[in-house]
Amino acid sequence: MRKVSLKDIAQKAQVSTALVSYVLNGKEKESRVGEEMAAKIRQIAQELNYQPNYLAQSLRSGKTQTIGLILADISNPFFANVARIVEDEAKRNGYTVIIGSSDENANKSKDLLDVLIKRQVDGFIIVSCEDSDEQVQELVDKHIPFVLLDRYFPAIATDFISTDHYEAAFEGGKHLITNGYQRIGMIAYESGMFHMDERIRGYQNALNDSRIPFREEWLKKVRFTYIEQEVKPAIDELISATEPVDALIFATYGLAINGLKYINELRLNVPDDLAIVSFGQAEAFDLYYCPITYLRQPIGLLGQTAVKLLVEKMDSTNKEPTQILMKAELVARESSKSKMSQ
Amino acid sequence: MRKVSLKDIAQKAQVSTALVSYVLNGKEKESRVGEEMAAKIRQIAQELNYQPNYLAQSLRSGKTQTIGLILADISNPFFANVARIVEDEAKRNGYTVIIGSSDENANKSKDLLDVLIKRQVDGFIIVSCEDSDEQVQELVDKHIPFVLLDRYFPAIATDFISTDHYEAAFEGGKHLITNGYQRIGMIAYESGMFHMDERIRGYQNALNDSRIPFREEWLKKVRFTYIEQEVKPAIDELISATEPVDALIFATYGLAINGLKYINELRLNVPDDLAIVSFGQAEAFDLYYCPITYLRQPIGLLGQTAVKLLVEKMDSTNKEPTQILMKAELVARESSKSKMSQ
DNA sequence: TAGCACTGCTTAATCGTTTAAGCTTATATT
DNA sequence: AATATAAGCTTAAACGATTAAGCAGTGCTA
Repeated sequence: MRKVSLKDIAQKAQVSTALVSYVLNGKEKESRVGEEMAAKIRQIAQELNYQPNYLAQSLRSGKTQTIGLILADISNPFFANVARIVEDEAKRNGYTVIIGSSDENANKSKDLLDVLIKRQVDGFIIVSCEDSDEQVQELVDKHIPFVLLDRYFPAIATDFISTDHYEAAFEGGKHLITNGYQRIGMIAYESGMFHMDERIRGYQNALNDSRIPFREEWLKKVRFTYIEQEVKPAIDELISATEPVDALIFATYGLAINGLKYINELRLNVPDDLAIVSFGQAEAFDLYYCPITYLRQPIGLLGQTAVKLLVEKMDSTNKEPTQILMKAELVARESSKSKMSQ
Repeated sequence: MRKVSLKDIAQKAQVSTALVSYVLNGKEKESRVGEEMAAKIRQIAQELNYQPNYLAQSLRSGKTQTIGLILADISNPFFANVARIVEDEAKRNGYTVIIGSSDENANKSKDLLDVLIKRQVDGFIIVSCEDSDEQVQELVDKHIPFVLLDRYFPAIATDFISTDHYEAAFEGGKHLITNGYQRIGMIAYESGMFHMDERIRGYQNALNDSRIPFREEWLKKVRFTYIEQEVKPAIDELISATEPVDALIFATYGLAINGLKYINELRLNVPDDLAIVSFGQAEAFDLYYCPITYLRQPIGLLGQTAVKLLVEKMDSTNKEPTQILMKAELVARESSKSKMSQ
């Protein structure tokens, strides 16, 4: 019960495998295959339920019709959803996706890249993590097609499609100010990643823009690896500062989850004691007793465009890198409602 | 700048590719390769940074060292975590994982299977969905190795590793009864899936076991596709019945998320107005104003064992199917706290 | 009546690895 | 001295598909 190969069809039709290949690839015209014979071959192929062998095709063509998707953290629902969208869109373009999660760890990310390069994926979509600049540069040097998603390195000229993190944070800050909050803090990751800096810069500029002097003690940075330990003291300090904050922006979903848990423990009331705006999006935000205002990144568009860009890149030996920034949408809910109306 | 192949090494060493292959596969002894030559070949391979071509190897061996993981719904955090665990464990065994989500749709599941079979994955780990019995039977018939995860078909003799859903639901029910609740409802999926029936049976038997007569109107079934529309009336009916429920078991995570949102809208107080126990696990449960009691399935063990089972199955032409049931752990929290202490 | 174009097919190389079988030499055995 | 054994290689086929090049045969033109 071996699988059916071109050879089997060829034998049954009493012709060479070449002819069969021409017919089944629709090259009968260019290759001057007789009509009758073409029909016969197609018939037999159908009867035997022939399925071409991907491996053989790939070996010959050098293309695997596979793309590698490297996520920073698959347990983050934002990325999980990116994965599903990329998968669907890739399928629509005839590609299969192999997903890997770096868990924000550059070594793991490097391993994943290596494994997938060995597996000869045709290209990558990457949500890069801290300290992965070199890996990305290596891809550029090796001329491996890839697109960065949601995070990019301004110092490296690559294709990317990202949310405008600065703009989003700015909008988040402005929103709080508009709603009457004055002492606004932010909890962000301690990270050399550009997108994180942008979020911080956006937040600071929102204050600036409204002539609220930014105070260093309003900005707390915690490490991804020690998030549970470090978020708590960060919040403690924010609410017990000389100028305690009355609103807080979480720079990521993970920070929000941890922070909100602790805020619950402290029996702080959102938004009366503390208003909240967060990046990321998830069911957890809806379920909170006071639904959380968040910055909705255009997941669908991000994912689809990433695939589109990558496919183009893989098809044509490319020109200039395409770089796209997309706007996040602020979804205003109770956690940041106007102080006036309280 | 083509990739380095065996041939390149062979040329540089002035030998045949066969010899190179023997050496690099550690078969120098059996194949009587001279020590010097072996050293020379290894040396050159290193210099050229030789990486074997997976495609060629796979084509020859018929093995791709790839496994397909088909999930029922990747946006469910339970499955997302399963994915990550399976991926890690597979890697440890030298396998790469291709993930697909069927979104609880048998057609999509069938498509995924077909695509991955064409891609010649060596085996599958499957969280099957409704009406996918035939697909599973087909795998059996085609002698494609696979392991069912978390859900199985009692009518088909397959390997599987699953939570004991009956037992878990029974425990959930008993827990509520122990804590003083008497009128316990359940919201489940309308589904022909065995695991769902088991959860329902467990719930009913918990009542029975405590001599609480089960009432049909306490059990509501909604359709996965129309979850948002159907959960609300289900809850409405449960709380306005002649014997309105004072506790509610959600049979899945998705049901809980939707249900709790609505319960919030209704301004019902958990657990005073309504106690809650749910299947599934997620950050959302921690974040709820009143942390949700849930049945923790042993994700890590489930995933690891599934991979282990599959690897064994793929290595040896197997014997009897291995079938494993694992216990879920009830994590008791505020949403089901004892009525007495309230 | 050679020359040409066209039709319909086959041959054989190629992608990169693996591996059974075979071919030289050199060494050991009787 | 004749033969067997072993050591150290090479050859070549195979996995399955693709495709450039080539070979007959037919019909047409000049």
